[in-house]
Amino acid sequence: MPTIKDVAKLAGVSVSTVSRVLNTSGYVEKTTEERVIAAIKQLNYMPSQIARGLVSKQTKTFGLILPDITNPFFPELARGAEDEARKYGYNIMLCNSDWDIEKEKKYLNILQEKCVDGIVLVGSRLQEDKLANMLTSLPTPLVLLDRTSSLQIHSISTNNIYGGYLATKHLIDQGYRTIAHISGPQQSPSAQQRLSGYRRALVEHKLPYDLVLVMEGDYRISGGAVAMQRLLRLSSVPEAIFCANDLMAIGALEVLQEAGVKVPEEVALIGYDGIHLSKYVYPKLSTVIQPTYKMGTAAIQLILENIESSQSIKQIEFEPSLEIRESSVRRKTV
Amino acid sequence: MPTIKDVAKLAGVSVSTVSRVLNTSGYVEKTTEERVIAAIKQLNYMPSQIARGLVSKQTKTFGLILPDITNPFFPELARGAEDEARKYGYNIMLCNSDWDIEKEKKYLNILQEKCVDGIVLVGSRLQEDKLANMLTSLPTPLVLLDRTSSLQIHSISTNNIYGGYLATKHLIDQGYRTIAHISGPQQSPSAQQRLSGYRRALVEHKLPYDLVLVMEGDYRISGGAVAMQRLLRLSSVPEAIFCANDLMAIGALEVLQEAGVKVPEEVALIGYDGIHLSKYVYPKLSTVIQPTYKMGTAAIQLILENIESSQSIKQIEFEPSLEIRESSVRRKTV
DNA sequence: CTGTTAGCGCGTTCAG
DNA sequence: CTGAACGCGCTAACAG
Repeated sequence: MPTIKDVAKLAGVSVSTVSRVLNTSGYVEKTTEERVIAAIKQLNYMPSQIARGLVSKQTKTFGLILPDITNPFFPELARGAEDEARKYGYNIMLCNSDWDIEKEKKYLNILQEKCVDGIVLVGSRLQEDKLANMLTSLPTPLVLLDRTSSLQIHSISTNNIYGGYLATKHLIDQGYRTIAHISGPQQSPSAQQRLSGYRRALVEHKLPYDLVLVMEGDYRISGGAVAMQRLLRLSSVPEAIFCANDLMAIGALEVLQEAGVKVPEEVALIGYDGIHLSKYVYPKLSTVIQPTYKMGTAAIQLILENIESSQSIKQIEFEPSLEIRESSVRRKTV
Repeated sequence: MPTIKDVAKLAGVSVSTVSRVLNTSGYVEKTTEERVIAAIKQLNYMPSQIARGLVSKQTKTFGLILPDITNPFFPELARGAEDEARKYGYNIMLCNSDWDIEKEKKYLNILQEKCVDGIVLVGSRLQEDKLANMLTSLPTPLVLLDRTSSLQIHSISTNNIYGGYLATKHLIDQGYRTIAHISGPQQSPSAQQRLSGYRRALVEHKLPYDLVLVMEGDYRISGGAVAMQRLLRLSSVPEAIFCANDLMAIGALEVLQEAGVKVPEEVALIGYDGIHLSKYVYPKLSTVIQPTYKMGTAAIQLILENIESSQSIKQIEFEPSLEIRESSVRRKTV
């Protein structure tokens, strides 16, 4: 790799002159500029961003920590972040934390060592003391994504309580009365919030909130399947089920199909997230859609705002929306 | 952010001593070491990898350029790469190229400027002259992933010809005789290869290779849908269809369902890639599985090998395998 | 065992 | 308009 020195030598000028044409800062005579440019081309020179970073104090890269890019909910988020970052000349370092708080800490450190200009964190259990300390005292701009926090941290999220409410109310409106919930892992704030939305809808409609009908899942297909199996073993199987995410709904759907239970004729189902996948299962899954891509871009925007001037804490919340498809729509039993 | 100087000052030693304890190189007296460590802790100091990189000539990060992380085929690949990279202390810079050759070039340049230690490229049209030149003359270690090339470049791929052959032969074995193919974009080598496998199977079984039955798609759901619509308009609809990837198969499936054509009773379908999604559509999609995760890890291994000693060109090819599920299995018409 | 010096590739004064 | 000199944070000789 040629350096700025090589270019200077070849062009017969000093390094500072090369630097000037590179950054179009200061005056450079046209002819010498051309010589420099020619030299750059000839050597196929590219300025080292890391050397630049050392002096400019910025690496033009952001870190993105998320649980698992393999989970269909996250690529959309990542893509939003990358697209937005690129608009401003930034790149994204991708980190998979596997919902493991230790890995999150590890990555938080690594990213700082790598001097990223900002970190977007889709964290797992934010309330943990040690992590909370790290987060609030981080020298690098940080925004929480798809999470909220009582801590003084920037965040982008959608209203999970309302989303849970929407899903459940839809089921109620369809005429279902015994409505179960397959929840996310209860350490997860989003899981708690969706559950609480579920509860609110029931209470508001004077339906009993029955803990027997609430099964804790893990936000994964397998967890949804297990929860569904337990639900099927209940003395009276619920008429409808609100799953705290689409993946679990898909797991539940599989179990129902294998058990010969027709959806939505015998059991209605609604998911959450609006992952692409949900549109292509059978029957098409009704779901609560989050503006995933937009959340990704918003997170980057927030970081960017914070880089140019340290803003006061912003916690932006988007609204989810109901997408009614087939799995939750009452129709006559075939 | 505190620097090594701050630590040195606080500990009352020189920066080189701090450096020594940081890298456990050279001898340091125990008591001074302890002082240094104490200072590090107190300041919460973390060495700047970018300053280190400037001298060590390595950034401990790899670039990963792929078409679109939002496409379900790629996260698995990315995850494999990240996991493997992390084992050796590397991070991954994620770049989405949207199958756009200009963006690929752009990223190739950016990644070089960022001084990544290696680049994994899931490229689109490798034969293009300008890109070919870049690729072969890249100063940074490069490996092609999920692609092969006649160029002298390292690559990891699976045997697409064989995969296409497997899929088609399976359909033939099931007793189908008019077998259509929804291909990938024909600039893409993998698309060409799968098509050629399709052809080989037909020829080998003395079935006609009929160009009318080959529709070019774009590897996306929408492309599969469009191609399927055209296939349906044919005077005689084919008995079975081999789709060059799962996404297009899903698009085709949708169209068939909307048209009231039963799968597999009236038309059999097989996809390619083995994305998770394919298991959860209805009917479950038969497909040709690629060892996606493994390909991701293998790519990083190849890069790593090349960093420590410039190896001769390796082009590693994995074998695909057939996963027969429901969409392609002959059964009586209901 | 430890401090001093030099230099990685670059941007930025400051003279000239 | 241009070059020399300095420093970013760190590692690597080289003395002591």
